[in-house]
Amino acid sequence: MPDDVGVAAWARLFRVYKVLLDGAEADLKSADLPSLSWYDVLLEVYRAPKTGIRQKELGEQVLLPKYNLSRLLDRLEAQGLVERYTCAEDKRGSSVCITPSGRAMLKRMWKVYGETIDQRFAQRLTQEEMRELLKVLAKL
Amino acid sequence: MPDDVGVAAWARLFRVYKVLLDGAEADLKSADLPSLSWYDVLLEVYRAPKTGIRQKELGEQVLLPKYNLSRLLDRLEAQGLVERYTCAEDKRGSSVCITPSGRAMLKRMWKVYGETIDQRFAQRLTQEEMRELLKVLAKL
DNA sequence: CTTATAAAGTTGCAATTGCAACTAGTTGGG
DNA sequence: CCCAACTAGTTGCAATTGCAACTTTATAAG
Repeated sequence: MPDDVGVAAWARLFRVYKVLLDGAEADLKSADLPSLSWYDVLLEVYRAPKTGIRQKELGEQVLLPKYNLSRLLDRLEAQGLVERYTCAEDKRGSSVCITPSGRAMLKRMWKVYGETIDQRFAQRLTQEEMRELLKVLAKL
Repeated sequence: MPDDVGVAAWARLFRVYKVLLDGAEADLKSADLPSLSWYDVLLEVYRAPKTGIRQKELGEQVLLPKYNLSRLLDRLEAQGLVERYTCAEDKRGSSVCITPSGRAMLKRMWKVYGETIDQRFAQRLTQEEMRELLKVLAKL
């Protein structure tokens, strides 16, 4: 069983995360933009080669269960932000590509999201602290 | 706009959180126990004075919006884990108290949840690192 | 080659979340 | 005292999530 420091650190991690997430979602919403999960997926698809990225891999990157990702992609596709192609090598699966308006959306969201990260997070820590945080979190 | 270290630290925080949360939820589920939000609420109600805690305050503690908490309490109450009393001083609101089976549930959940925290988190960090984490997160 | 098993995605349905509107009770001026 | 503005909590409805079952294709064993 964890000691008090362990529990406190765990609890604070969860609490800080929630506050930051809620803040980020609120910032996006008040700019009439979609939620963070859209951003995560779009970013990962954007980073993929032009030939696209398999849903499987995408799901692992963004830590979404497949059924969840499947429907999120339905919504993204319905908005014309991504496209799905049936995969040539494996006809079971599909490759996802970002569209020009997907890229545009990513950019618009970053304007707000980047600002959020800066204000609510980066500005409050020193370089030293951020490095420390990175290092500690890397062990988990 | 945040620099690369800032973005990396933010991203890692989010990723680590997700992994830990998914792990904790999975551990609870595989022990046939309810989810973490139940635990959070039960714990907060448990800590309250015997006269109970107002929903308003409870919602602030656990960072849940009121409509969400309202229904979560419906479920907890339906399972007999908490009770709601209409508040004497303010007839609009209610005071929430934990029941004996609520306490029992809390205990059963802690057996699993504490183990999760220990294994997935505390064991992987030194005391020094946990203190460092606490300190850095405190600034956010 | 043929069949059994596993993998990639999708989908129906139930549970949970989010939003907005609502009820009921409180509070602060006039 | 009385009314407008506010607060606590609930609820209807839409969107999202989770689970389990299903379809289609790939892979491996015989």
